[in-house]
Amino acid sequence: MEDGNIFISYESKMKSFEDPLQNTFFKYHLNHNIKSYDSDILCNDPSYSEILYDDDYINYLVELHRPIFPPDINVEEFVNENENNKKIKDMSKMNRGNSFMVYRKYLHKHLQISGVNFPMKQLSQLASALWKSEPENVKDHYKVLSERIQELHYERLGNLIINGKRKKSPNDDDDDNEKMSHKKIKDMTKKNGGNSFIIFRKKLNEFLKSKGFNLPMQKLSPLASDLWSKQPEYVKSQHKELSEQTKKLLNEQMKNLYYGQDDNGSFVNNIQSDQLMPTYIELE
DNA sequence: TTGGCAACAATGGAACCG
DNA sequence: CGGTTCCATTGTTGCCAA
Repeated sequence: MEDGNIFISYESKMKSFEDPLQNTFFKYHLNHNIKSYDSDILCNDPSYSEILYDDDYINYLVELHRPIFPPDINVEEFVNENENNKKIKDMSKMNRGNSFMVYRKYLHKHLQISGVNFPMKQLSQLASALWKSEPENVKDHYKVLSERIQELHYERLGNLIINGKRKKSPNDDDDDNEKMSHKKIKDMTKKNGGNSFIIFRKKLNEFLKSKGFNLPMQKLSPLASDLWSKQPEYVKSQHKELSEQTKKLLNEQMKNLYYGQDDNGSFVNNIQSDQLMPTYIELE
């Protein structure tokens, strides 16, 4: 138990025990589940102990911990818990764990309740072993759960973005803001000021405007594209950094909203990156 | 358009680093 | 000693190249 993986195969694990009975888990298993075994052969004939180990013991260890189905998972609680998680990196990616993640989390709780506390590494391995042997309908169940979790999160995020911290008024049936979930939210959170090229194009547009040129998008985009492709690497990387920075800032703001902090909500959009502008801009 | 690959979601202890 | 990165896991996603 001391080292690493208790769910590992006979080959790599049992070799560290010259006497199989030194493995206390294994010994317990033999005494309680197998009952009749020949300890002499066990210690002297590896093939005998291997059979007992691989065919029964691992199975026993795993089955011992299989969570009951269906799980009593409250989607709302689940989302709340994740929201209270202190180390959130990206609000738009929160609550996007997959079915397996939900499964593992439930397993974790399930085990804690029964007083078992595996280190995370081992828990992941156990979860994997269990997951692999779960029937399709169980996996589907968890998939649906993970999707509903995601949905609820997006719904909250959507309300947040639309309404700020105000709770939505009951009869504010502003057309389709109910169905704004997934795609729009994803777009909004993903947009986050745009990627490096979009920022570049925006700056270019401002620059041109200051010079008295007012290009329509259809002209601006190809021009920006052309110029962008000619930009030296450092300009591109600077813009990339800018976009990441902006994204981070917006994420912070959203977090503040989420946790009901004060929103000194001036949008941080004033990018003073004029010096990033290329020195050469040829206008045709 | 598609297929492959890397990042990423959660998690808490281990390992690592200055 | 404190803060950061790594680990173990699966399924989904987004991006890049052909």
